[in-house]
Amino acid sequence: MAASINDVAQAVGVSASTVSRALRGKAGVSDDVRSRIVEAAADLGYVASRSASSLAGGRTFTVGVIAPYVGRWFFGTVLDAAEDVLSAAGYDLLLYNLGPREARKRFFAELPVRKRVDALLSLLIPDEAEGLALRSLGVPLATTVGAPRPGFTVVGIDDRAGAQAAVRHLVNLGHRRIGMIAGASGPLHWTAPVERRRAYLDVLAEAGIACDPALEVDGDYTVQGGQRAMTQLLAVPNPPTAVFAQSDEMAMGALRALRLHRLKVPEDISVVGFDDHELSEVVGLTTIAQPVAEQGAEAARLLLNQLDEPGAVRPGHVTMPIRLVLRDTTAPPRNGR
Amino acid sequence: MAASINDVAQAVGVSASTVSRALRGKAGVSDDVRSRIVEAAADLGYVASRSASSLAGGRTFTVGVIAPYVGRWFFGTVLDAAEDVLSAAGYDLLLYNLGPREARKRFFAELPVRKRVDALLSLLIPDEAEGLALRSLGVPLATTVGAPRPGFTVVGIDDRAGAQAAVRHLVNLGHRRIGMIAGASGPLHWTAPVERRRAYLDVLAEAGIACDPALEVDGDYTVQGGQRAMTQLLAVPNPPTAVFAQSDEMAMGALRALRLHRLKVPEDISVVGFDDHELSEVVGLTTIAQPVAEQGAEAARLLLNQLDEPGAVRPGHVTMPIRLVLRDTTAPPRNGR
DNA sequence: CTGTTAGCGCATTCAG
DNA sequence: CTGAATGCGCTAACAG
Repeated sequence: MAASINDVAQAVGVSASTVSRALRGKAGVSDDVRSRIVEAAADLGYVASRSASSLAGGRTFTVGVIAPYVGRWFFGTVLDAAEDVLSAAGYDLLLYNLGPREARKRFFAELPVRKRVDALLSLLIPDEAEGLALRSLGVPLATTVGAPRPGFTVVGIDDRAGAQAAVRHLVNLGHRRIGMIAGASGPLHWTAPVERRRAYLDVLAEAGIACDPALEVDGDYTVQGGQRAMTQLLAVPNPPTAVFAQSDEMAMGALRALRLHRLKVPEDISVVGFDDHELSEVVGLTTIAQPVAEQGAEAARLLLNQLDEPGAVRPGHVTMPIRLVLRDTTAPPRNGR
Repeated sequence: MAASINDVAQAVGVSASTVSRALRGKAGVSDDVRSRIVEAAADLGYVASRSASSLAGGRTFTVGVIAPYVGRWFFGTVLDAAEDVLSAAGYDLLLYNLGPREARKRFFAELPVRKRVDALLSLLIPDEAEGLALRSLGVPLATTVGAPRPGFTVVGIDDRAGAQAAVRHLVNLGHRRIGMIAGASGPLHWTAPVERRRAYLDVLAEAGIACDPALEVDGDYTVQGGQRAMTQLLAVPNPPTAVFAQSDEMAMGALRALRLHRLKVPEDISVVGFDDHELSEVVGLTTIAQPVAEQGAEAARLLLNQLDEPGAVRPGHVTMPIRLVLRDTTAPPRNGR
């Protein structure tokens, strides 16, 4: 059997409470006794049982993270960074993968994190009801995809500004016929697709370009979806000379579709993405870069702050910088059309 | 305060043990009482505290997963699939990100999972000492990257066969000068780099091609590393006409390097990768496909089996199928040389 | 079928 | 500075 606190106490000849205090660095233990305890604990390979200390102390030292599709670069990277911060602070990370519709429903129906976490980081935007459910947990809440929900600390970017930069870049190159591959705006209650679309429309308007609903196609935030969307755009009577994809993954799908159609990028058509996916450099994709790992790390840090000073820290909102990264997929339209 | 088991018991007018039995689906509770308990629990929003039940029951209902770099597609995808299986079975997933060297050291030094998990899934290969440390936990162990360590259930692929297929493909196309971008074999104690290298050498030998150490370059399993490696290969006096990259990420880096050097793929040089990364199709990369998500799911399932029938199930070894996927990055050498 | 009795292993009072 | 007592919320025998 694994050693318990009493084994250590017995070995050193002190009481369990003293061992508890000593090992947690609490004041009120003489240096001599403390060091003997630390040594004995190491000898016996003792670690406090999380279950027992949680039960007794009322804290789980665990942070829950709910994310859709960890396999996607964006979420995986955020998760990765958050884990580093949390584990360095002695917190465990409990992962809930809420990609499949059904998993998500089950999660909010049963709320398995109840009594299991001290704080929660959501990498997806809860809708009203879900946000309410999470708030009922009574723990600090944060999210990294930028929906300003009450009670949540949010770490995000200015989606509107990013999308504006992307579309303006195309306009400045001389494009007048600009398509958009959008992210599904329905199920995830995400603000990004909405904001990015609005930016697209704003920039077109400000450039005096009439928008054409046929040039807006949904790409579902996936490579496959992007490819389908691009194919659809090419079938439009008067196809676009440039396309703004709301994510790099969709942009890559678009590039694939263009290759299959034997169209050259950027000569025949320009493409700009969003995210600066790790592989975007490889394919030379012009895109809007956002600090992905930093968002995860920062969200985790803010959560830890709230844990340290309960009540003192108000849920805040931090906006991370973005920037246009020029690479090889954008150029002026063929004949200045 | 959140409702406790006694609140439910009191509400229904039964004892706490009956509530416990009823809610966990144990036999020995009348249908009538059970349904009243279920209803009351729902009313009160009661969920059992994990800490308390773990402490009392001796099981944590949690599986630990240790992984390097969750942000990488391969690991993220495995993790994703494993989580689905585990959460469907009522288990939580505790994630430990052991990418940074220092995090890894700390993990094995302190072994924070002690008393915290019922089983452990390792997405990295522990070396001897680490394997021993993990075995000392006394819980079912599994790994998905194929190192046959004693005490571990391993789910993997036949790396040798996969690499052989890749290199043979190049040989069959007529290439005689074949380079390899290898994965770092040092720190991670991975068998994949070793096996894949061996396959490379075997196939060259069987084709009567003398191997040239200058054609073996390390790519560190990253895009950047692959790019550097390719650049290095191009600087060799008599550069290769084809390259086998031990991962798709490195292959993509190689493609980038080739593009920068204005070399055409596959006309000037052929490239074959390994993994079938989600974006390989986008860049048209010829590669060896392996079922990534399935490996995570299967490993999780095997762990659950061992949890269900303690002792009965021996750690096993399952090998998943691989296949060569022909796309656009391989062709015969320019002048049949 | 149900209630009673004991802990699970620790953190936290309160004394000393 | 240290020890003894108490309880965190639940599960697992054991009775009945």
